[in-house]
Amino acid sequence: MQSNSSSDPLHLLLRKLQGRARLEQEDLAAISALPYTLKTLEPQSYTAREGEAPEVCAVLVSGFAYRQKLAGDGGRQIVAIHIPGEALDLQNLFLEVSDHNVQTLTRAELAIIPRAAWQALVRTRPAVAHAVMMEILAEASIFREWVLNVGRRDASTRLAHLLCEFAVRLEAQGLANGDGFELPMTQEQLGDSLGLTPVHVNRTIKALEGLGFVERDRRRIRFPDWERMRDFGDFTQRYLHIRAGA
Amino acid sequence: MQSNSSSDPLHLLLRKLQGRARLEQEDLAAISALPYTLKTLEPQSYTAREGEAPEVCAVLVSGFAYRQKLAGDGGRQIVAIHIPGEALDLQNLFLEVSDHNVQTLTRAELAIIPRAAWQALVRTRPAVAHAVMMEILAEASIFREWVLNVGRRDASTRLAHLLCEFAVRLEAQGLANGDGFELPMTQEQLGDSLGLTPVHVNRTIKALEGLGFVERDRRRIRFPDWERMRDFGDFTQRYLHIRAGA
DNA sequence: AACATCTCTTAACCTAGATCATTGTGCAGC
DNA sequence: GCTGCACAATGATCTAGGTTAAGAGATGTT
Repeated sequence: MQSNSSSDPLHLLLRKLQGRARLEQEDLAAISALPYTLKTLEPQSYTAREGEAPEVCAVLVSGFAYRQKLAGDGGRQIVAIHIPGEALDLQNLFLEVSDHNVQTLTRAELAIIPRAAWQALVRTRPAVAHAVMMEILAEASIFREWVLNVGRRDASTRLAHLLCEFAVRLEAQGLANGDGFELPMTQEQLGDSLGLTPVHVNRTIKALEGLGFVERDRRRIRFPDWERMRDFGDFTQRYLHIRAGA
Repeated sequence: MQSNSSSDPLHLLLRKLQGRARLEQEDLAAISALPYTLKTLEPQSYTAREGEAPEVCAVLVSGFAYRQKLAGDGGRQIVAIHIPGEALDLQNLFLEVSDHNVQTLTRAELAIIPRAAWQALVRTRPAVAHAVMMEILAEASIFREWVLNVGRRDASTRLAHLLCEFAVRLEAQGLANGDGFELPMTQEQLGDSLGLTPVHVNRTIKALEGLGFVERDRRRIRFPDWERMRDFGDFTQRYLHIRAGA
């Protein structure tokens, strides 16, 4: 149906799931054969809304997205950030009503896959089901780390940790070359991810710069010394459950 | 193998999974037939440790437990609290290395079930697999809400929210009668769940009392007016994904 | 080129919650 | 009926981060 080359929109999804479980040729072919329609969305477009029944299951082909919940007083908390190759609605694949909102962070291309196709796939290919399960569990692990990050780390450690996580995930997906990356978020969005005000995010990121942990050019981020940065950010990648081989 | 009466240690697990998916007689029988050994643990016993490979999958028969992660500076964050009938290691059923610690909160009885038995069960009974998947996704949803709670709500709302969640979950499991419940945590543990100091938990809970949202007797908690409490705590139970019928 | 709109930056000030220290209280063990 | 100990309660003080406000760059638009 679609080619399996790296220009295949589902290429990054394949890569990601291969990192989660050993998949046979047939498994890979079955994933590649998922029917989809490509769609380009502007920044801040919603792909799922709290309270609504999720209808589709989208995979992020390019661009970035995030999950978000609102508090009663209007406060917004970003609970996850997604990079290309990640499925945006595994959480919603089985649940009947969405408990949070999903929005694009940048302009983004989505491969829209019918829920039924996903469900049939995991029913017929146990190895794919296993990989999907692993992916869901790894996401849950990231949520736990975020609870810790927001609950128990001070602002600068917290921000450093987030930057480390983002860098490592990008690199695991082959989207960063080790020499910095583009951070696709405003300082306000960073604040909403960290439980901080945009003002304090600004102060904090400048402090990280001042200490030499981070170099910035516009939204491009570089870590002059990864080891020091990682230690400062209290970051260990175990919770990402990225397989050594991947 | 074991009886299916309410004295069956797995009774509450059955109840929980039935709330997650429609299960046939055979499914229920297969769950009841899971081989297990009962074990009683003292408070603060570990059932899983970060960095170790989870070997068993335990179900909480009686008593309470929690999941916990440590920050580099020694800070502890409780990321989940478990009540009887909940499986403690679904998160670890497939992942190879645990990313957090699981400890009993009170003296607790566990049904220790071999991982292999669980895995065989979900492989052979799709409806059970579905229920387990729902349970995992519902837990992930609770993690997201906790990120919001810790990141964006002030101390009193945050504590009120936690108390509401606990009350609703107990009631859904048939463990509270609507007239209060025993909170099995010290104020220090509450603080570790909320990202607060024990001192401030004390002040905050007294404030909730003063405002008439909460009545306390030792560790017993009662809400004189549930609707007001719920509103004050910015609590909506959607994220718990408890089925209306259950 | 001028304008509008987002972001980012910075400064002054304030408050929620942390920290530190002490006292009170229930309960288990002897 | 003491003694010890974990937990709870409070007061005094401090600080990380919030709030408010105002300018400075960017970037895009007509």
